[in-house]
Amino acid sequence: MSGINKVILVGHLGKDPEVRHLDGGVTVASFPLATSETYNKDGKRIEQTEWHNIVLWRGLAEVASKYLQKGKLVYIEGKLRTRSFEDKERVKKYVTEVVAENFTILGRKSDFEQTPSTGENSTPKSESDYIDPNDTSGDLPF
Amino acid sequence: MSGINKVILVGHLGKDPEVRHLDGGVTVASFPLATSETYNKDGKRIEQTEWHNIVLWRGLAEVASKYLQKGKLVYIEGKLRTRSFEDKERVKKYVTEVVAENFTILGRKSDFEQTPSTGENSTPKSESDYIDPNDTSGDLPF
Amino acid sequence: MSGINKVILVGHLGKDPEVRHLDGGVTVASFPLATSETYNKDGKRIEQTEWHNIVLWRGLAEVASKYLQKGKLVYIEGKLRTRSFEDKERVKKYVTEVVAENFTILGRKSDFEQTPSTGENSTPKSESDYIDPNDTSGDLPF
Amino acid sequence: MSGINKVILVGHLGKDPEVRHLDGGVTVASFPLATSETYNKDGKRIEQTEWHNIVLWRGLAEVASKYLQKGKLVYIEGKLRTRSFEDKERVKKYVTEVVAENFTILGRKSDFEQTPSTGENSTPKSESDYIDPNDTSGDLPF
DNA sequence: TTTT
DNA sequence: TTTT
Repeated sequence: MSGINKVILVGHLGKDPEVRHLDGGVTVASFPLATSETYNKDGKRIEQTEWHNIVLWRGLAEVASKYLQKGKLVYIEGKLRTRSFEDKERVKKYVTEVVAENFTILGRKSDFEQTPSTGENSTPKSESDYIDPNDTSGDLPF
Repeated sequence: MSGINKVILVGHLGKDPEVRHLDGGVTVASFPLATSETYNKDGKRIEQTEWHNIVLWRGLAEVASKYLQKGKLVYIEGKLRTRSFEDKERVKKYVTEVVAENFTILGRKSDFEQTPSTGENSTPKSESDYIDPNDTSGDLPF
Repeated sequence: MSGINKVILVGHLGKDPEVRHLDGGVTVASFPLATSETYNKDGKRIEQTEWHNIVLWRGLAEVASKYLQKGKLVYIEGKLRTRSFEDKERVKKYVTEVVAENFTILGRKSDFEQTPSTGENSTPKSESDYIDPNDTSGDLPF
Repeated sequence: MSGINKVILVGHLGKDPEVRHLDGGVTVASFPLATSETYNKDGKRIEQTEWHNIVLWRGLAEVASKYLQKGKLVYIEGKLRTRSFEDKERVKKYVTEVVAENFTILGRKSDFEQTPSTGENSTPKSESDYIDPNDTSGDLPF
């Protein structure tokens, strides 16, 4: 009870988002995201890259499939989820994913040509026009 | 464009939430929150407390007025907003507030007897029943 | 370059920390942490628990082994790291862990009787006495 | 006791950092940071900008003065601190600042020509070479 | 006072 | 598999 499970990432997409439409019309998108970190070791700069499996659902998946491409720099907020599955040999395996709840494209101007801000960052400043990032029934939030 | 403005606090309410109903039926709640930090100075433990002005809108304000009281320990997620106002002598002043987007009560089990988790923490794990924390038209999310 | 890889968790320890001392005197501690989330599904409250593998190094491991026990509620800040290993059958497997950079015990007053705040939360408010949470050479930060 | 006070910002510097050297040799740097957010109101895109007062101490101040300039996009992690002061008319006033504990430059390649990653993002992946971001006695972490 |  |  009363837990917090929050992940904040800034990194580059390793591939274009892969989009699937589940039975019932639910959209899911996923892509690998690289977060790199540089540090000194014995006077040399070492770069260490960590790869994350990003998963997005519904409206967020659709926005992602439209505006995110391989190489783009994004801020992603989400939560951790570890799920099990069986591989081809029917061996049970586990994978930990970051289920995105919100993302924002960062970076170069050219990246913004057709861009959004998404998720809860679209919450209203005034009290007039809340756009539900999870709502797929209507217009996208931009 | 492409900014992030996020605040994460864990602290105790200094007072009960103060609730106001604006013209148009919008609910606003506010309360002071203390975050304390302990550190060593010359071998002595020093506790330093920082006070934050928390503001909640709409459904979140109503949930807060119902479940938060002075002394409770809460996790709050929100964003910074600095606004100006005129005091009684008509001097322009500034105040920085944390506009809550989500909160969760932490602490003793007894605190949870009638408790919730709120805001985006209520987002569905499955794809079936999203409850909009900003929606005041219907039932509260618990 | 320029990545951010940050995890923020509030949850309960599933077990006491397990401590190991590596060659070279480095201390490592680890424990499972549960973050639970409650949401409505068809009018019923569903609780969903996510388990995280927490790993702590050096001074933070020592502090953890001393002050954290099964059942305690903690705030943990860290980063994601996925590493591979071979199981007993020499099959390559992957596991994603949260490498803690900082933690704070939350919860009942009785929990705090001998407690600390650790890591970067111990950074000085004044400019006088920085205590390095990663430094194992000297006293613990409290 | 047991509080968390954390701010995460991504935005652009409104001015070059202003650096001061206090008695005792402590360095302090400060600059305004803009975080912008775009949302829809009646079909029009509205941009709303929030300004934050960023303050950096010691080694972090020196790194900032060297690598941050007006216009740059940065990720900043820190904590809120409200302090009082007297203005020229000796009226007591309050200001809320974000005391940075860590920052990373984001954005265009040209921005990185002489750039770093700083603060805790420079913490070692291995257990060999921790560089204290608050330590001003030695070399900067790059 | 930034940026898109 | 990204980016600098």
